[in-house]
Amino acid sequence: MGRPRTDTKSKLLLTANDLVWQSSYGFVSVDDICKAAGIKKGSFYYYFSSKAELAVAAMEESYQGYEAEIISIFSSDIPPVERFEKLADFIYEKQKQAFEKYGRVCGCPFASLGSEMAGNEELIQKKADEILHRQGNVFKETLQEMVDSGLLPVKTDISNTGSQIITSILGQVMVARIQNNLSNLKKDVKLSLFQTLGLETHISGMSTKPQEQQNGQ
Amino acid sequence: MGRPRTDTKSKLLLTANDLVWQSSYGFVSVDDICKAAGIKKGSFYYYFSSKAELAVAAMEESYQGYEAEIISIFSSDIPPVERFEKLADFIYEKQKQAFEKYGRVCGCPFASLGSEMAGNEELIQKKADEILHRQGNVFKETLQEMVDSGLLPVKTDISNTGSQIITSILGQVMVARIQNNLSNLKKDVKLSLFQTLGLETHISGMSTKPQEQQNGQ
DNA sequence: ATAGTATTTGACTGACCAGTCAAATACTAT
DNA sequence: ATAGTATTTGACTGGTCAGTCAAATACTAT
Repeated sequence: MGRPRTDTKSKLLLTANDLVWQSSYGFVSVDDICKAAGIKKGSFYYYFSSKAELAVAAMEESYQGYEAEIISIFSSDIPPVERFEKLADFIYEKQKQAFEKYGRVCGCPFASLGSEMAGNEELIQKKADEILHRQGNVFKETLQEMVDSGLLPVKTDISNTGSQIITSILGQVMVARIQNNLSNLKKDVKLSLFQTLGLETHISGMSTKPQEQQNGQ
Repeated sequence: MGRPRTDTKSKLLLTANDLVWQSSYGFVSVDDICKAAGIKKGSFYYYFSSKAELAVAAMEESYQGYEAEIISIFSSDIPPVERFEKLADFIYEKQKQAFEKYGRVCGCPFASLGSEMAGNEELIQKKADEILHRQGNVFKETLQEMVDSGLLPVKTDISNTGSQIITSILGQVMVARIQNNLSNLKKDVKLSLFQTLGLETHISGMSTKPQEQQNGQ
């Protein structure tokens, strides 16, 4: 059936994610993506009908990999609280890897893109919103376990708690991008998760002075 | 001394803030700003040497008004905890006003712009970072009062607690923009402030089910 | 071999982008 | 009045933008 399948489409998706994550939707042109992917613009528009459509597809592609990773954390055998601790470590490690790869703190690709385009491209805004919800849902079973085992009050609104967790993480990751600094991310994600869950923090009490911290950029 | 001062410059700053807040830096062109302000592009470049320089000036202009409002909350006579409650109300009201004016949830202009441009324009990234710090500093005296009066532990890291508060609010405001929905903002900002401060919430316990909530867009 | 199809190409739009500049204008000080 | 200056204008760049398209290509099935 015609010319064989190639990796053109997925190369475009990966390249777009790469470039847009570091930079932004508005600053990365279709030409930039094509050039970096080694693909001509005609091919781009063979696979995607617009730049926005590519962005949505790239978000989905990227989220699937990300979701698989957090699902594996949250379906593991370790105790619920430790899963959230692993999540915090995972978030930090992801950002650290991106920092090493791209030379700067990149933040959350879905939230950055969603925030940038919320007022401009409804398709992207809706996709970002959808991804937020899917992320929150990953925690549901674990939160229910915690309710069942008495770690959380029976009246806990699981759905809302899930989105509070996501929101809290996104705030920290966005600020890390703005500050181009990972040190607060390393310190505070776990703490804030415990606060959101209403758990006593056995790490270091409240926000207590360790030593001076710096805006390191 | 030559032709008289006009309001050209401040009109450009206000117009830029208006447009960029709703949309984004990348989507709003210098031509758009000039057209909306009723000013010719030549005049634009008489006052600003680049689009990025305008953005930085517009951020400063906008932040000064915003800071004055939160400073007035935090230097009032009401008890410290109530100041934070007033802050939460203020955040929500600001977003509600913007929603009514612009027809959508706009989020935090400094954080949105900072996140969008962090990887593209160092001047803007630095300005956003600076504004984050200045915002955190507004809380310092109140937090110190709370330590002195025993509401917070003596070992509290005031500077870090301030930035945790900002970060938590920014997360919620950004998510509200992405979801184009203010209802979580209304519900959760106060709660999250109390959690960050390590205070018992006397509002409604933890995150408990009120009734079903909807993605209303 | 050849007919059909999926994919790729490169050259092409026309709009828009940030930024420039010389000339015009509107005022102030003398 | 007039010289000097601050501000405004409008026409102008050259480059880049998202998106188009007819033709070329590389394969598969028969």
